[in-house]
Amino acid sequence: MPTVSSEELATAAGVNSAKLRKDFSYLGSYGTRGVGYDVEYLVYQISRELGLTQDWPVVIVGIGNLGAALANYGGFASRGFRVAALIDADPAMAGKPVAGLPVRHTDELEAIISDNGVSIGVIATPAGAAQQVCDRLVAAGVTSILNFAPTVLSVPEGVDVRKVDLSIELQILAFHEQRKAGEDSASAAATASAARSGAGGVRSSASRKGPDGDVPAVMPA
Amino acid sequence: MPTVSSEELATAAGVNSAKLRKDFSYLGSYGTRGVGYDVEYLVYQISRELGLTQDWPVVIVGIGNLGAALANYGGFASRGFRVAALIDADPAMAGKPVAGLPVRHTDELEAIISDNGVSIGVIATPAGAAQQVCDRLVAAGVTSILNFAPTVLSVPEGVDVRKVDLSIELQILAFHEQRKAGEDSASAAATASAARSGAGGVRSSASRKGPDGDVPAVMPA
DNA sequence: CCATCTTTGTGCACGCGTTCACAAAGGCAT
DNA sequence: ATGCCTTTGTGAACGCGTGCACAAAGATGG
Ligand SMILES: NC(=O)c1ccc[n+]([C@@H]2O[C@H](COP(=O)([O-])OP(=O)(O)OC[C@H]3O[C@@H](n4cnc5c(N)ncnc54)[C@H](O)[C@@H]3O)[C@@H](O)[C@H]2O)c1
Ligand SMILES: NC(=O)c1ccc[n+]([C@@H]2O[C@H](COP(=O)([O-])OP(=O)(O)OC[C@H]3O[C@@H](n4cnc5c(N)ncnc54)[C@H](O)[C@@H]3O)[C@@H](O)[C@H]2O)c1
Repeated sequence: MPTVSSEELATAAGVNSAKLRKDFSYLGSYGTRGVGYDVEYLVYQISRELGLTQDWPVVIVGIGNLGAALANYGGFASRGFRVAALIDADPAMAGKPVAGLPVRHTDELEAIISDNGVSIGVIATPAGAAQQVCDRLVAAGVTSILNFAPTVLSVPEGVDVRKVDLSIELQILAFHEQRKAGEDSASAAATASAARSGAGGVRSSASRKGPDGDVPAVMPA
Repeated sequence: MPTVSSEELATAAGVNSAKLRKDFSYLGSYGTRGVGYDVEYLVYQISRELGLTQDWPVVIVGIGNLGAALANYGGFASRGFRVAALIDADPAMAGKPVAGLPVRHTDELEAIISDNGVSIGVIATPAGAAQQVCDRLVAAGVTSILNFAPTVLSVPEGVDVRKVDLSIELQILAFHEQRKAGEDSASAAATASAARSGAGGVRSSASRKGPDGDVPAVMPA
């Protein structure tokens, strides 16, 4: 019976072994002392707990550069996610196949969500359209949203939103990069706090969004 | 003089106003009691502290679906990032223009990093190539890496790595989604811990990667 | 010049995740 | 069967970010 110890797993994942054991303990105790965890059973338990035993239909809204890349990505299927539909507002794209799926027009959004029982939506539209798209998704029954647009979405309670802001990822790297260069005390003190507040750029209510409605140009370049 | 209160900013950003004030206090105290913060000065201070006053040349390695999308993304420039070069191992792509830049071959990687003084690299290659690319980037002088490949990179001390794993983002949503459906105590107890351990999938040392060297197929679909 | 009102800056406490450290458990060899 | 060795499961301590609550500061109007 193939087994792994918490220590091996911890090293591979780059985390503390005690944390890992404690996390596993929440799923019940099925390790064997002196031996470790049965790999097969462990994988099954985690998969089930994480909801990977069922597969989730998702829709991607906004089939531009990013949306198309996501649609073409094969890695989601192996994690239990199935792209149910690609949706875009551009009439010129309607029907055009992307990654083997025909792009559907936004008009059909509600029907698509409903017909496929979709509860997870991905937003890859320009920031200006994100809130509006979000509202329609939620109204149609979506309760989990992965947002790539650089905007803070407001949603009713019960709806989960995760935001992926690639610019901020780079900013965080640049921030630390800057600290490596010049070491002054002020920067050092602010590190922990500032670095963690990664999500959601600070935007003054007095500032304006750019004309294109995309990235709010608050910070000077 | 246009000003904003911490309360206004906090509401807009969806955070606590005290936290916001405390964060600002690390940059020094330049708010005016009874009035708020001078917008212009605040923006300047934050920009400077975050390293947005200078611009950072970045290279993108792996110009496939995702790499090309990133290259085409205009949002980075306004945040102080300039795409210095696009690099790919595929000889067929060499010279081909993507987003106005000619794709350079991997052979030139070291020269490009060095010539442009690049300290930030983006990895968008298949997982199988990520560590190798990472090593070359680091050896050439890159000290910050944004990694999109689903792999834990090992780097020498002093090098920062941020990993963006979109599959895991979806998994986290699916996990909460599952909890909304069936409420059992075990799931509830594991929530906080499991949801936060988002980065880095658990991979047993006994498991194998897929033949394509991309997403490790540990979890059953 | 004083009273009042608004908003900052921050000490302090709370909550929570992380890590340590170790007793208990169980395999395994003798 | 017994003792040893390895590894789990977890109680307790630690560290840290977050939020509360309030005194001090400063603007503003009378
Ligand atoms: N491309 C990237 O690498 C990248 C990186 C970081 C963030 N982002 C963000 O992701 C989003 C998409 O980026 P992109 O580069 O793919 O942009 P894009 O302009 O290439 O694509 C946007 C797509 O959304 C569609 N669209 C516009 N309004 C819509 C609506 N109301 N309903 C449905 N579809 C609509 C457009 O027709 C277009 O196809 C943007 O918010 C961008 O800021 C992109
Ligand atoms: N496309 C997505 O939406 C998406 C989503 C999540 C994760 N990812 C991850 O991002 C990475 C890229 O995804 P993709 O869809 O763009 O893949 P892709 O196959 O379209 O592109 C990969 C590119 O990397 C190049 N490459 C391969 N080996 C290289 C090397 N050693 N040096 C330089 N370049 C090399 C290839 O020539 C190709 O152009 C993968 O690791 C994938 O798992 C992608």
